[in-house]
Amino acid sequence: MPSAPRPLDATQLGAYFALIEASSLLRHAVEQQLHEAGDLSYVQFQLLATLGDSPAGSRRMTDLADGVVYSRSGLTYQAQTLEKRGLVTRSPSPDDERSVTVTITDAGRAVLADVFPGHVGILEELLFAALSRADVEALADILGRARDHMRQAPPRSAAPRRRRSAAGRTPG
Amino acid sequence: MPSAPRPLDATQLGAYFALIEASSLLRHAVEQQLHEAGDLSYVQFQLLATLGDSPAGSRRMTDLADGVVYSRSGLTYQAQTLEKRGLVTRSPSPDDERSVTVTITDAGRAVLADVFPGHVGILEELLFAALSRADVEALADILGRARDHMRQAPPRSAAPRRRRSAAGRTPG
DNA sequence: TATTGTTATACTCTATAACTATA
DNA sequence: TATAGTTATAGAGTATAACAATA
Repeated sequence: MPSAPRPLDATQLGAYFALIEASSLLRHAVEQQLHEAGDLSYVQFQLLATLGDSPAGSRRMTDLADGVVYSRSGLTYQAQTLEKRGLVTRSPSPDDERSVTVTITDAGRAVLADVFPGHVGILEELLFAALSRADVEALADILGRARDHMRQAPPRSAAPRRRRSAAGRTPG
Repeated sequence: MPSAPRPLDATQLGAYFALIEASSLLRHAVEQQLHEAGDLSYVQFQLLATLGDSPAGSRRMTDLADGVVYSRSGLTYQAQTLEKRGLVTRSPSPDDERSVTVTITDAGRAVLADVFPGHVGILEELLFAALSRADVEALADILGRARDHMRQAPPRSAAPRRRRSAAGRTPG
């Protein structure tokens, strides 16, 4: 039973709600665009984009998961979906036979290219149009710190279950 | 075919990724806590919390939807789920026979009370612990403006479909 | 024994379309 | 004719547990 924390003040509530609502609205708009332009879900886009930025367009499953997907089976599902469409290939990793290397294909890069202009357009219209240069810099700084903190945060005492990336616990 | 926009610069990309990742990590952690503490999804929590802050604990379906749910059937589904658990009641609105008034019950408020301390605890640990007072104020200001802008943004020319709250278009 | 990944399964959630009823 | 909401239905996504294989 957690001891009652001091309630949030008005500014904290404002920041929290604004974060949730803004990210939700933005994500919803982006998801629609990705769906229409390339028949991609947001997660699929994130996976493709991550691969596109990786050396040789490749990544191990476990490394791919980080921050994008929260269960290993979820990643397998998405990787299979992308593979069926020919947007990625999967093959055993050379160094570690347990690992699977996922690689983006030319078709995958093509879909990324199809989707990118509209994606950037949405961001400009919805997010950056309302913000000054200083605002964007402040956001990158503040939310970057928040993200880094959350990434390294241990599971809560009240909920000592699995946590972290798709490669997380789950000792079978 | 959208004209290619100028690509985002490094700071804009940083702000975008930080926003998506931070909100995703935070939301995931909060969803786990809500599930464990009160068997609530995030959407259900938002609906209950909205009702809890409303006069008489009541709201019309359409007003409830705003910003939380993006389709009318989705709201009906969640309202039914909450009603089955006895956390809300639904009844025809007095003034407009077409409308349905949703009201939080004592049981609903009790669940909210069960869930709240842990909810606030997560926010403190994951979000506010990494931020200064000035950071929180800046976030509330900047993201508040971004949210307000997104709320009033018209559908994109490239995707002139439905948009806005669950009460949106869809002319049946 | 720990790690990497897959499979089976069950469930939650969302969205579209068709429909009813009231304004 | 427009608005408020429901229903049917189908599909996408997620998570848990059990499993196989390699380190």
